[in-house]
Amino acid sequence: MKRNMTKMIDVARHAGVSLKTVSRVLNNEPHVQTALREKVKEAVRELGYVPSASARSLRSNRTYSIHLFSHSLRSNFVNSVQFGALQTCQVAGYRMVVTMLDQTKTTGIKELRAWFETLVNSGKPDGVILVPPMSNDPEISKVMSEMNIPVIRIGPNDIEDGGGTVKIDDRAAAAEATKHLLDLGHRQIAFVRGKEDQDSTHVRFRGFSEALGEAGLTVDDDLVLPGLFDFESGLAAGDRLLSQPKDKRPSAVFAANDHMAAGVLVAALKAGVRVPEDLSIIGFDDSEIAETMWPALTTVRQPLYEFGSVAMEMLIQNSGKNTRIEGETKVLPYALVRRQSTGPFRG
Amino acid sequence: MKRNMTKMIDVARHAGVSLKTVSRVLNNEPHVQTALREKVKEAVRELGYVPSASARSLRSNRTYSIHLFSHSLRSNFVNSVQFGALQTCQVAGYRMVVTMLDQTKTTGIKELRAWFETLVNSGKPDGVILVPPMSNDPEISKVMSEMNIPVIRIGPNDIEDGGGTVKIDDRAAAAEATKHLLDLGHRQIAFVRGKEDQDSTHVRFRGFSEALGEAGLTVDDDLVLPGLFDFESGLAAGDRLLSQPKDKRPSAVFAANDHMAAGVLVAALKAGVRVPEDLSIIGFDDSEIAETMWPALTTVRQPLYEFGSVAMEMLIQNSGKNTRIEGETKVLPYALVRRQSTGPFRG
DNA sequence: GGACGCATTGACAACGTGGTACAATGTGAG
DNA sequence: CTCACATTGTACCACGTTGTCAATGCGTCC
Repeated sequence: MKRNMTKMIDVARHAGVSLKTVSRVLNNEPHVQTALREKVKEAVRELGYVPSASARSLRSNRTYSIHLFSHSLRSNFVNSVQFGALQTCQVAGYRMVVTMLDQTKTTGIKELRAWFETLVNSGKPDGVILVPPMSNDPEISKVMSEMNIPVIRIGPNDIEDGGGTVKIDDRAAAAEATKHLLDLGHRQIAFVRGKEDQDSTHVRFRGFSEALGEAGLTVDDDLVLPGLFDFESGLAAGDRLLSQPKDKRPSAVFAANDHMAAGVLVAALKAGVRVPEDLSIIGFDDSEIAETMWPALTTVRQPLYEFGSVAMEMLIQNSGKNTRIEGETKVLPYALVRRQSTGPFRG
Repeated sequence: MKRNMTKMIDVARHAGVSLKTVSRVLNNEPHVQTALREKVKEAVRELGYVPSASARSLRSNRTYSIHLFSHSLRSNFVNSVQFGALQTCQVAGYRMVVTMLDQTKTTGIKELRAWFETLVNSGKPDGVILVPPMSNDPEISKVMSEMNIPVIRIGPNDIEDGGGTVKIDDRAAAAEATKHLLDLGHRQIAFVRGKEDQDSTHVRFRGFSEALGEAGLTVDDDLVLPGLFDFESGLAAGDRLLSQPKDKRPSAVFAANDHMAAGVLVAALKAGVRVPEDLSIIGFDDSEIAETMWPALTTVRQPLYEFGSVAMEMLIQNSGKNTRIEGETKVLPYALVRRQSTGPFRG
């Protein structure tokens, strides 16, 4: 760590120019002739010079780093977003710092604010990406907004505070998934909800409910089950659905994400219920798990990778302008992915 | 971003001491009286002061950041390690930067070296964690070693270059998994290999082979199939195994990781082969997928979370000493996890 | 009592870059 | 020939922190 780093002045000497000229070249400032510019760039290459991030950041208040805030790294959703964000980030020459907020420790808005201030003041990110469920929290957005840090949220709802949002139309997507089941002839359709503090749970349920309404049906409250977006809660929901007498059982289940759909599927397999012959199952997300089940899950593909990369692009483009991102919303396309877990209704 | 940050001198004035004293308190240096120390800490609290990471790093050549290098973020292995590393990292007040190496772009050792130098020189991490398959590559370790950056590798093999290693005893673990199948009465056991450029493939196969040897059996080359550590290659291996005439089929399969084991399982389900009645399947890792299949996979649990957290601890403890970590190896415990995918041999 | 050692505290420089201010030079237009 | 303007260099400060070294205070030993 104590090696003699080559610095700007070394490059300048090597290229036979002044310090300032090197600085100008590296920051793409005008007022440098092309020939000289090339000469400097070559010197940079030859010496393997890399600007000191800390010096640059200290002086210019830019860190060329973007922070990704999340509650956990163990969900497929966050991982895919992270992957997309990171690839875009590196291409642009930025660094990505991952930070987790320990939910158990930050009980009140006051601790939350303190936590964010510490992180942001010490790291001084050029931008921040929030993934669900953080992106749903108006308090968090408010804190970020007050700190004047550009923020992109990934999630179904806009929040009015001047940050950006990347999302799909969850309502329409859920409606389309429901229509898929209706088109197959299903009429008794169960819905497994996700965590109640996440907007996507409510928005997807709304899409489900509206699609039923358009088909002249109403939601049967007995067929709406709670869930936590994880495999276990899907398994529990599946067990509960299949323990009912045959005439009260649904012929199809729409789970608010793939992990819960997988749980329902395993519950069916355990109970000897054939999928899709006796029960159709549709999920949401197109996680890896959807493809590694048998039968493979029909689902709605969310462009998770693109969520990350688009969010990152927005931040990087905005970076250096010293302005907040004002309420820009990007709605990306979703897609129904038909696999083997859904089939026609059989009386 | 342009806010007037409170700095050290403000804290100093507020506490009525000199700049240097504040610095000493914040860095836990000796030679400050307790009373004064408390006074400073209170001033820090009152003003909500947070040290500037860039200034600190510029002056002291320490960044309080650890880099995690990987090829992808989409594997369960890397995610779990990352999760463990990040939690430990944050508790210690460090930042974690995630970086991916694009394999397609760095063909030769020369590009590799340049890539690392750029990253390391600009970011100046206090330490680096390498996950497989990077951790297997002697070239990469050599480069890191030359740059004098403390490195911890996560993987089955030590590499002689002065870095640290965190691992389990893959050979013993694979032998134990094989013994589990032998104990159940299986004699025709297939093995699905992983990527050939990863050491774990070879080490696990060795364990498998040795366990067979101890039982007086030899490896049947027809029952050793190639694989890529992913679901698809497991599926292909399963298809191939089950397409053989009945007497040549194995009664048990040991796949070098869970994703391939899941593929074999799905191949069996598709072919109407009952698991575990007709075919026992055992995996390796205890990934999430092992629990979300039906039947759930018997497997060997690797402490992935602990890999990350232990590696991070080693780096942080070493940090600031300006010394490389000399060939320290931590071997963590593994555990055979018995679930539903293995059962007794039925002639 | 004085000299000495040791703990405590402070003044100041230095880290590598970006920014400002201005001078020195070259170049083309009028 | 002069003026305007673009290019390049010189010189220095600022960013916020840590490291160096000197100054101070205090107790101890001869």
